[in-house]
Amino acid sequence: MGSSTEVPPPPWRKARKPAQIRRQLNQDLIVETGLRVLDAEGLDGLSMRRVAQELGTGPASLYAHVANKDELLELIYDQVLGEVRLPEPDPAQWQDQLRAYAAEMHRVLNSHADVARAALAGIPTGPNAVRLAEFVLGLLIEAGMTPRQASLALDRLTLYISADAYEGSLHYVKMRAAGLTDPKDYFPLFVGRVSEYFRSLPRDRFPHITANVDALIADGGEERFTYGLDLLLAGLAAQMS
Amino acid sequence: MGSSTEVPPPPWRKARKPAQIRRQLNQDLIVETGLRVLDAEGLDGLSMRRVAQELGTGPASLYAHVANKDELLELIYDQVLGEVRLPEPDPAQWQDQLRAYAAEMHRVLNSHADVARAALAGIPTGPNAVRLAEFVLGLLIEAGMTPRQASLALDRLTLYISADAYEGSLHYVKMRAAGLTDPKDYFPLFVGRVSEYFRSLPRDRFPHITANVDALIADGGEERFTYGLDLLLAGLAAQMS
DNA sequence: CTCCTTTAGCGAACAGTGTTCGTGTACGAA
DNA sequence: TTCGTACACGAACACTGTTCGCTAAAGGAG
Repeated sequence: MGSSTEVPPPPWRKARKPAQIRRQLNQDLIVETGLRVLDAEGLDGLSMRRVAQELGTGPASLYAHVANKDELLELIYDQVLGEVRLPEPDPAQWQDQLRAYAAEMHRVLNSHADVARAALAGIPTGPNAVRLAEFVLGLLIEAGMTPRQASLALDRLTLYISADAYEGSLHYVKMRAAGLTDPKDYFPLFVGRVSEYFRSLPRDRFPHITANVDALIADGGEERFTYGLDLLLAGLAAQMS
Repeated sequence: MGSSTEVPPPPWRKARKPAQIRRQLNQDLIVETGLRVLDAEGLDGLSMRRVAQELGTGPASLYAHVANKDELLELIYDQVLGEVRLPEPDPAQWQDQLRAYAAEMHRVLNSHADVARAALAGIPTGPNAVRLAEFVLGLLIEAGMTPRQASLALDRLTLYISADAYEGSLHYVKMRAAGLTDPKDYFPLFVGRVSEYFRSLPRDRFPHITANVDALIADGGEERFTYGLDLLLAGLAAQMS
């Protein structure tokens, strides 16, 4: 690529920096860049060095604006939560709104690679996290739940949504590791492996598994998520009556 | 300490190794040692070097018996699942047995530091994992569920138990990071921090959170787990009728 | 306009990590 | 006793998050 040695600058000129592209770093920019790296290369590809490189600097520069990687992850996660759109709360239709909220949050988490891993990695307390908590808590209390019930319901629902998104992100990681980018290519490959393994088990010791392989692999991620969500909602509805 | 320099061995004797403590490594021993390290120092303290050191060797030696760290983690996790005791299945009492199964698995996962993180880190397919799956699947199918329903229920229940144990393990990690070993010391400290944060929020924008701080922090891990489990079971029971 | 204080940026290094390569040694078979 | 081979392992590689000081720029004071 061109000449291999650089011409040294004249010593009387004090080797000015590339340009005035300095004094640019701030926390928002770092978080934004981090989210972009995460979307492009996954959570495993998100390192302080990688983010710094994207900003044309070294990793040490980030620590002036962010305490450590965990804090950066929390900030990125809260930024993602900012994409969750909430309707006007209508306690008369709390079941539908709760279902819609879960679907919306699930959608947002799944739309950002494996950010869901950060969701479970800590107890989120960012501004957007409390915004969502206030919405759910208010909806359920106004619908007639006791504050204690509403708190528990919020806690369990959040755990369920995050956990499911996290589980989905694992497949995302494995798919990426296999060099694929389209879930459509990866899914049958994975299902094939698992069903083959189930079928290879001894029939006498695992009669139910071997006899119901098709049922075990029948449903994909979306159906599984909805099924569990419906279980939780049915349990809540039973408590309300 | 003693003399700081070692007397070199005579060159005509080819420097025999310490003793006949060789040709000892095998997969079971590595898994067993790994589990011991995990229990003693947590999942973050579990490194290939640490396990090798415990066995008096170098990290490279492990790779003859274990493909990589992920495989070692899967093996350790399945070893832990081996501690789960199952009763004779009685489909007439499927609800009680399912609840007892969940409690037992939850207990085992919580009794091994933060092994739950490994539970969610991959789709477990070890011998003990399929043993548990066969039990739950058989119980629910014999109780009258369709194979598809039973598969979905197994999947969601497993996810819920693992996720809750994982969430609990996070507190374990934070407690360890704070230098404490007894949850009794850590819990009020954590609860205090969170409730203080909730109380500091502006009342006009977060009326429900600020008005119900006590309810939000009222229940501990065990109550939360049981509450969510009951929700799932109620949902399943509603489907059966 | 000049000098000085403050502070953000950043190069280099540290102590770790998982994993691989090539060497050599100790065992079981001949 | 000798040989061949499979296993153990020291050393190294390419990473990671994080910290320490030095450099140099920005902003205020005189």
